[in-house]
Amino acid sequence: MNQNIKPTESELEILNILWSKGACTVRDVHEVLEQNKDAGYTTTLKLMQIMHDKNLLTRDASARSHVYSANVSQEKTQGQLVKKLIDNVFNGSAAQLVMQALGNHKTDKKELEAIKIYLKEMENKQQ
Amino acid sequence: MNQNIKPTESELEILNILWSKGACTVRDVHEVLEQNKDAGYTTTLKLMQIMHDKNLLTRDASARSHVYSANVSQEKTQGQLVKKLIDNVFNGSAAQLVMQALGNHKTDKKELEAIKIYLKEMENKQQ
DNA sequence: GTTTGTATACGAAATCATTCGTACAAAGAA
DNA sequence: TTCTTTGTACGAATGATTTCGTATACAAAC
Repeated sequence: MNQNIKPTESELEILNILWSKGACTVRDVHEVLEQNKDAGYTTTLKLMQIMHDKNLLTRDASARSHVYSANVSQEKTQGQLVKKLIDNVFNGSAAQLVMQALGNHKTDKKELEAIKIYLKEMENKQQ
Repeated sequence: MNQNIKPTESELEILNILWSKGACTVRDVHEVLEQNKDAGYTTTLKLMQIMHDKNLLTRDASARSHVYSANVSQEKTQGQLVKKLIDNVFNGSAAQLVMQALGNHKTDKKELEAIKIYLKEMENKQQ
């Protein structure tokens, strides 16, 4: 059914807003977008209409201002994009990606702890 | 100088080949590409010429068959793409990306060990 | 030397992502 | 009611990516 999610960069920006705020009107989304880039209102509208056509969004059109929601989960989208990165850029090795990510980005103690716990859990399940 | 590397998907396929095989002619690269997709020889040629224009590749044009090399390092490219993914899709949290990567992709014992060692090293350096 | 095969260069079509202008409908204020 | 604001719809320009056809040069085989 919902095979391959391949949002563009602009689409991803919109999805991020909907994931964090829940259902929104175009204006809601546009107001957030405006803070980081300048594009007109109709640009945002058009993008969201296209995303609706592609089934990335659902919408409630009963009111004058339509209310849009993400129709793909954040987790699943993250998963697909990570998989693509691993396949295309890390020769299929998740571990290589992990070390790149850890090496070049600040990660605080709490997060490192979480990762260690995660690793232990995996080991227990594995054997 | 070489600020932002943003290769397209096709360009990444070509870079991967050059990273793994070293300097290549267009034909060399094309023969590898052919195994996974069908596009004509001149398509590959044009792509590599464009990449040369963009400074993603260097070339030795002294012989009739020009010999191309990657002009961006694999590490740096990986780093940029990982950073972009973290920023755009994981709200800036490297740890979240790491756990996604570990959770959904098979990682064998050897690789897990490598990650654990890596984590320990980081801790030692950190405090 | 002519033919055949293999190069590069280059123009241009096809597709997609992004952007915006404009038309027009619906509410609400004057 | 009329004017202004705020919505949707939609066509179309722009720019980037991908693709290929064709022109032309060189080299090797015949």
